[in-house]
Amino acid sequence: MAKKRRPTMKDVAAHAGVSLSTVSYVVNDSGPVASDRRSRVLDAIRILNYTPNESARSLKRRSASTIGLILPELANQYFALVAEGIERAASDADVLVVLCVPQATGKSDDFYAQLLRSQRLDGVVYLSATGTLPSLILELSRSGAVVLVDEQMPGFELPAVVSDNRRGAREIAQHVIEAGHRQIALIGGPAPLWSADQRLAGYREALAAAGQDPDEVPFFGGDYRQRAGYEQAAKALEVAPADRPTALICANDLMAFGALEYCRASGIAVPSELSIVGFDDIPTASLVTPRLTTVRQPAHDLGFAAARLLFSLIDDEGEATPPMPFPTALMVRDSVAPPR
Amino acid sequence: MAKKRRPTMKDVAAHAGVSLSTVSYVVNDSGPVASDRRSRVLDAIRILNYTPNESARSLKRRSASTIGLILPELANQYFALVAEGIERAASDADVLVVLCVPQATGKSDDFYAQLLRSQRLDGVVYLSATGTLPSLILELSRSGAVVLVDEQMPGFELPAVVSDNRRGAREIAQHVIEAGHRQIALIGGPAPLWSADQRLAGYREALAAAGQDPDEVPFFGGDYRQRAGYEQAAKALEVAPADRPTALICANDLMAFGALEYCRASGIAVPSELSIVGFDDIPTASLVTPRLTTVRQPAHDLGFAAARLLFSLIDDEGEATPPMPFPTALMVRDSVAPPR
DNA sequence: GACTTTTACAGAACCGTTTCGACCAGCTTC
DNA sequence: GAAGCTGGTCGAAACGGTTCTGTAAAAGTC
Repeated sequence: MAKKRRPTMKDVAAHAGVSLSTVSYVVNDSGPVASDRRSRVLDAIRILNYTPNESARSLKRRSASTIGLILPELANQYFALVAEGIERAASDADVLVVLCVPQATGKSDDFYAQLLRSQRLDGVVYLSATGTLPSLILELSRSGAVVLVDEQMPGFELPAVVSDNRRGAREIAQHVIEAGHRQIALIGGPAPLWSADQRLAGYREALAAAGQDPDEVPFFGGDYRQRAGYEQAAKALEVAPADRPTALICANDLMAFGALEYCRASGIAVPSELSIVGFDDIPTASLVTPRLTTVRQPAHDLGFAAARLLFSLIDDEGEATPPMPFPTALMVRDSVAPPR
Repeated sequence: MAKKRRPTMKDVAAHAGVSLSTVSYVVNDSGPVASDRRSRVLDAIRILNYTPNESARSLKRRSASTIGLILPELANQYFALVAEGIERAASDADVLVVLCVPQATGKSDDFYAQLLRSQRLDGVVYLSATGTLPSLILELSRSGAVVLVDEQMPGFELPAVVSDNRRGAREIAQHVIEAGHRQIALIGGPAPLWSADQRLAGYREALAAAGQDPDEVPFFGGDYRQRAGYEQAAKALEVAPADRPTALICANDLMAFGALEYCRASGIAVPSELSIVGFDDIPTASLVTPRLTTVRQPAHDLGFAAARLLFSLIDDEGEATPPMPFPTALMVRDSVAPPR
């Protein structure tokens, strides 16, 4: 059986009895065409069920109308929400979004740089992961347009969309302090990450403002994953009762969940024995018991803005001003209570 | 400033002093090339930092090495996990995955059919959503390769990867019955969906086997969303105390969460007053209180298998045998207790 | 009515690859 | 020593579009 070939512009032109260029003008509405011929072409397109070949178009136009979205994992709802925001902005601009989960697939950043250079992708939105190497991001940004989300590289002015991590962190720490806590432990995010750094700075500011020496507050390093929350909570709590913190500030919700899990496993009542707070306000945060007090990040909006920024970067050849940091919001729920 | 153009094969050929075709042979390892010339070409590629233009390649090869992933939402972890499975299979095959969330972006199925026809996408994996119209899926499958996940169209033999919904449903219903429940209410998924249908069938089988008339068991229709779980739970429970069910079987975890939420809001103790079970075993299921008894679906594996099936469909021109239904597993946790 | 200007179209070049066919040298094979 | 391979190379024709250039007819000037 003869393989059926998709119709091309040539077929349409022949069917309508016009030239190739005329068909192109009609399809793209990019040239003057007399209305009778236009409708002849339109008819031919409909009859043949013609759809322009996008590879050929991209080749000619030097643009793939496609961007990449690099993120550490999808199972973390925060990333999923950012992704949805990006998807929406992209679809408004008739741009496709390709999903890149380097950790799950074992692809290196260099692989994505190649994608950029090969013009398969016009740009990428980069959601920083644990252990992102600055050199890789730079490599990436040398190969094409890149926008960072909730990440920033001190020293290199890379375009980024961020929320006010520091302020959000300060506010929730204040909230914990105002509830009366004086023995607080911190579970931080992965050290090299800007967001982790900012949140830590915010916590310390609040602590210092309350007259505590931030350097004496127990700090445990995590990686934004649930398991780390569990493990670091264990470390934080397995101390002499007198030294035991009455509140645990976690740098994101997932780690707070891990801490919650640990508490459940070891019979620690939350919030009566221990208060716990998170960061991000992922949808699940209001589902766990007790409902988690946390800081809302406008994940969807961040994604949307990041995509918009990327588009203007692509269109204007590298010129574009990032938006102001997005405000965060303290979400007071049930996981904080005064210490006993 | 002159726009800097990316180097092309021509540049490489000139630099290495060979013909275009030789460069192509080296790049693709698709023809005999003497080793000295080969290394000259390789050097030129490195020096010029050349990367082949993928649009041109796709044009010539008539394949974009890209597939689409159509799903209702990313925030539902079940979908996110399937997506990760697909991503992994795709990256193994050096294929890109583009994210399509029709509900969030307002694109119609026809839009995706266009993508298929324009050869921007070689195929798509379709995760069925509430209210998927059969006609749209058919439209899609006429335009190119399509694989369904956990969905099936009776009458049309579309390739699909599914798990054994019916058996999983039967088992969890059995579990509930064995705990001693006789007054059970069902909250089902969206009627037109195969998975919803299968689960319902499984529940009814178990009920019938236990000597109950399935037609007399209260049934409430939902749409797999949390809100529906809340609302339908309300309906199910706001009845005369004597008629009140002692167990609620929900067709997925999200709706079970909604039911849980309702119970919390209205002071019904779970599981002592009411047992609740779900379906899917999304990661959050073991995080809520009480930890949800549910049926595990191998989401990641489903995604992986779906992508593999799609690839063989694409390569073998439509011929490929779907895998057997994937087994499910009953996850007994804390949300079921004997009735009082 | 001779002139520019505009409008609608066709023709052809080009985008950056892949790949087929031609060619040639250097071998075997009878 | 003519015929047949085979490994290495190149030129040129696609692939399916976009867009620049040219041109004939229609329309607008005076």
